[in-house]
Amino acid sequence: MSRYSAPDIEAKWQSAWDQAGIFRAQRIGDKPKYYVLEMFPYPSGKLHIGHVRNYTMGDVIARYKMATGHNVLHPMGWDAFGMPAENAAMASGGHPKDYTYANIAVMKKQMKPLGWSLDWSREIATCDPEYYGQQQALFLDMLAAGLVYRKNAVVNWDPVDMTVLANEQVIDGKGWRSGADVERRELTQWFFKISDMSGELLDAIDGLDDWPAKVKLMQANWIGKSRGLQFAFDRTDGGQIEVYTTRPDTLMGASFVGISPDHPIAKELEQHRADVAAFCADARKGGTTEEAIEKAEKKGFDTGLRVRHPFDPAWELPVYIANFILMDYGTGAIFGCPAHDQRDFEFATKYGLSILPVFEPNDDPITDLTDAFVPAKTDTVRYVRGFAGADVQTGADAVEAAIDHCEARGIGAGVTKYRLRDWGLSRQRYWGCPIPVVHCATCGVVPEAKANLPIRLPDDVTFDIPGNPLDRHPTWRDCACPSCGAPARRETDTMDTFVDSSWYYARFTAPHAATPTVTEDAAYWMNVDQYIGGIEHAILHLLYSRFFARAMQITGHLPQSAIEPFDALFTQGMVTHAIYQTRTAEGRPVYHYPDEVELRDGGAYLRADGREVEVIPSAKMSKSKNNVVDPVNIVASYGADTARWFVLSDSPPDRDVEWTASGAEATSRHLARVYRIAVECAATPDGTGDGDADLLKATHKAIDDVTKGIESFGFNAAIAKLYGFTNTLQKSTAGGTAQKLAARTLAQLMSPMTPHLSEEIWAMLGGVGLVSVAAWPVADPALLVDDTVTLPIQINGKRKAEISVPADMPKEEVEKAVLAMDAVVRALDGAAPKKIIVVPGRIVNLVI
RNA sequence: GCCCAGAUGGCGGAAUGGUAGACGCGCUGGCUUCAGGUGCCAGUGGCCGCAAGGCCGUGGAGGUUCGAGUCCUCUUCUGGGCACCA
Repeated sequence: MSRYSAPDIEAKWQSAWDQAGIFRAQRIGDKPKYYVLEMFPYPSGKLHIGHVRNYTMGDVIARYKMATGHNVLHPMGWDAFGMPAENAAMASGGHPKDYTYANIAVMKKQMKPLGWSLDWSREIATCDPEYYGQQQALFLDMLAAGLVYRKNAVVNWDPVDMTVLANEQVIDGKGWRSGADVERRELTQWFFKISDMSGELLDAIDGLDDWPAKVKLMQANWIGKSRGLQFAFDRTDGGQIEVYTTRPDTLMGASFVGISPDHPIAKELEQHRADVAAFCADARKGGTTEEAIEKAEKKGFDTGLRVRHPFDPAWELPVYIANFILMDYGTGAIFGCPAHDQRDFEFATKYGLSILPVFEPNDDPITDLTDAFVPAKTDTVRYVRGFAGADVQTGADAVEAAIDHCEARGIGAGVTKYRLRDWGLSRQRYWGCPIPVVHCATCGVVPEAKANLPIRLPDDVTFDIPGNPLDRHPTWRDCACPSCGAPARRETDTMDTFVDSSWYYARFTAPHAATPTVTEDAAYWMNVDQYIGGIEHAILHLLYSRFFARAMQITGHLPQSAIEPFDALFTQGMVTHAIYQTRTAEGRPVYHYPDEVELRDGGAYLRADGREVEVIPSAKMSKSKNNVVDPVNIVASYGADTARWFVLSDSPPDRDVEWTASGAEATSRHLARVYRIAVECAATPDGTGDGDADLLKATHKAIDDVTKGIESFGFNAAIAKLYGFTNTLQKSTAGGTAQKLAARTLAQLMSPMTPHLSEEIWAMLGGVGLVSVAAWPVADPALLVDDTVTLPIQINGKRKAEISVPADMPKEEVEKAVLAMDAVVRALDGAAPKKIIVVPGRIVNLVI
């Protein structure tokens, strides 16, 4: 074969790999193990270019590790439960199960031609009873270990459709289908006690040396450790209001107490006061997201209740119900210090509350807090001298001093709190893992017996009306109480799909076992050595997985050593694309795939009927917005190696990229050129040419550059070096022996990115066996150093000339040589330089 | 609103505090070709200049340094996350 033909080459080598079974991971041999995992996909039914980017990156690592002598585990599966399948069922009348498995089949068919080194024998789908049954077993063990409990929590409630909405289904505070104003409503739900591990999850971040700093920072902020004072205000009508504050040093500036609309006091008032009930109902409008709550207009309601300031019983503060106070954080009640908090300031201004400065700027610092907390003489300014601008007590010191002071006076206690809330896992939906518990009239909530697992989802369900089909199924709920045997009812809530993805990495080590994990397999393969996925998972998925690894260790499903499941993490950037939108007659948005849209005359139009579409700026490729680009066209037109090389070559892996396919053809031409060069090298007679010293050096430089590039996830930079090496090889006249060696090395260095082409070239040039398993080349350090270096010469920091000198020339001689240069003599104009800076091998700078 | 990132030619981007724009795309010119494509060669940040060369230049404003795309402060815009999208 004399021309590059991707389809022939790729099919041939894929079947060669299959026959050799080189991607089948087995727990044998004495090679060090290496577990590389990319975040598994939701089976949307359409492989998109973001998937290709993600899995190709992982494949480069997996193949590189295989070549460097590791026993590699590189599995693939499906995060297969979730809302889209139910939405599809509601829209088109099919069944979520059929929809999901059909999508899996399609995507798998799209994935196979890309030549990823996946061990398909370990394929799992979270919607398979074989998987979710084991998840139910895990849940029961966690329940027994006290890691799961029930409590009330708020959900988005659509009062028209009478159903719970996901945050995604709340658009501008309204239900996506009904358009009704969404309300926050409480339901009894199941929770994982992740907050019990707040401190540990925070502290252990320090040990995650191979995680991106930004992810660790985001997680730390999310867990949100704070130090503050918890104390009670006495109500003038008896009783107390418990408050937590991180700013006890501003206590003297308090002008009101605020409580959440969900606070027990608010709820009690609501029972018999119509005005309170009306305010609380209004405050509960809108979605449950923190963003919606924080951005909502700040509203308060004076309950008429009054509390006494802890330092001065005569000083009374009003109690407001405020819509921005979260019941989930602290005690659900705060004191407001408008002089030192922006939100409190706005609130106080709106409701005409006093603003009392606590700090007197530019005053002498004082350290005696007993004095400091004595109210000042005037009624209008009760300040504490000295905190602001003080050298001795600022920030955390001031807070700690204030806590000490309050404790000494018997007012509350210093406490450490975390922002992290327990993880609510209940979902009022069908297409998820059933929560394996039973509600019995006599025994209460009873765990299902393990022998009855898996609790399977029923197939005979309908989606013609909103709500959870499990709730209205005629018989599925009916069961016998595992404890007393009496008729009982199943829990109809299913689990959050985050549960499914919180332990799949462990399941991959023994994907078809009759227990969640197998000790020997987990001990051998865990931890994941390299985890790769989108930055959008920086907080939730990764934190939940860290929690689950701990929970699985507590329940005996993972070894102690796997307490942190992911040794190294790489967060790839997202592939973004413009969103094309039209609207229905009712005004609901309809999203169109980019390939349905034609761009012309500065506008965008539907190919089908020519209607103009609205172009919404780029966002991450997402099934729900249809702004996904299908890579199969590139694979079909140019082959897998082109697609792989193309997605890796143009942008740094951790950066977001706006997708464009322009350049794919040029990539294909480059690969054809590499092939042609290899053919020419194969045909070049041995022993001709000008010798091989330069080519050999270039070869070893390429080995060094590409190796470093792969190890540091600098795939685009590694590819740039490969272009350079290819150009060098193409121009080389070193002779057949040297050129063949260089071309074979080029094939090897390219093999993690373009494995099919590399195999072909490797075989053509007499490589032994498969290049995929050939030992990775090692650069000879002696060939990496240059004898002479070119130093730029700056005058006052501006480059004026350059000089070529031996690499080991002493500083003084470099100086002498530089000062003798015409350009330097001219610039100095007879004067002596004030300073000469010589950085060996780098630069010379003259200050004149 | 809060937390985290990012911003460099026409485009994607490169650059341990040390020659900004490697490498690629695109474009321009040339050779090859009946022609198109392919292939090969050369050029390609802006401004001034015949040239040699000079000046400017990494979102914006300051600062540290012999030297800043890189470090610090402030700021603008874009992207991600905000606990029921996955």
